[in-house]
Amino acid sequence: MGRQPCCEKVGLKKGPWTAEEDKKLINFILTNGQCCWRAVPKLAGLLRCGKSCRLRWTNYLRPDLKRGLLSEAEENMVIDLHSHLGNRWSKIAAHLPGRTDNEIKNHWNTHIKKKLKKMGIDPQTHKPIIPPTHEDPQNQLSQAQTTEKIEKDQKMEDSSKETLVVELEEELEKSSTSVDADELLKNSPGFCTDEVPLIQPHEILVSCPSSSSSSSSINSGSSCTSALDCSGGAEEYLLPCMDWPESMYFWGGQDDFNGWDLFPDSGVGDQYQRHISLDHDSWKFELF
DNA sequence: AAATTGTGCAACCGCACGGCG
DNA sequence: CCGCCGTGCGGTTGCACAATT
Repeated sequence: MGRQPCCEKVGLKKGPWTAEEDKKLINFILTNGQCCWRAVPKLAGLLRCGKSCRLRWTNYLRPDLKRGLLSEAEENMVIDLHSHLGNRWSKIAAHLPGRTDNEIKNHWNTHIKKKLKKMGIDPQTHKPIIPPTHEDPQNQLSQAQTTEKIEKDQKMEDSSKETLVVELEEELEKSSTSVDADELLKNSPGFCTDEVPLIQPHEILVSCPSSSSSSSSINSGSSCTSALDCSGGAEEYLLPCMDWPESMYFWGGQDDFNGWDLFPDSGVGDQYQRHISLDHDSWKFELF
């Protein structure tokens, strides 16, 4: 029998979205809200599958999105959350307002992974990487034993970690605001932080070459040698002073998107039109 | 200047899950 | 209980651009 495809693939457009398509999608969602995604392309006049529309909206067009590189504080938070939650990007993203799971996943794979490896930390296990030695056969044996022990330990940890993850998720669901992962850990019975060495921000020493072009404008100007010099402290995950695109301002609070009414009746539409036409290079169109 | 290699990110794909009849 | 349907999630791919040779 098999599962039905999410959409009729024949004649559907794939690949990068054009400004015109973006316009149609935004216009439709502003008018109708986020409804049945399967129907969206048809109703919006798009030759895309509903899935593609949803992805485009959540990862790129959603107005509460932050753009640009993750700040050091956000990065530290991602690392910390990843050590508890693993590759559950959507869960991690839920604690970083304005960031998408896709964005975090990409950032992890392209930046954080390398950073951790450089520091001698396994990005998957968050444990120090033991450098392999090939000179002494005895050493090789002990190395194998060590690996075996690590795997054994890992299995034991996995079960306790699973319990923790469930507890964490329950805690997180209860809380409507971002939760300090450290605080959660403190309150999580039955979990010993010694078992899973967490990377404390003070352990992260990343030189920030002043000439680095990739470092975002967020920290520009501060010639720091430590991640924390930039982020301001280990105990609290203070989101930095972001360079918010003006197009974000009309949504009210920068992080508060929950109460936003998608319907143009709310008066938001007028502001939307104004900002969109002003701020987004590819959004040179009039919505209404 | 051209070719090659590396990097980052948007988008796609397929599976899993939950709701509903 | 079962199957269908819509949606969400995580892994992977492909492309554009940058860096290097």
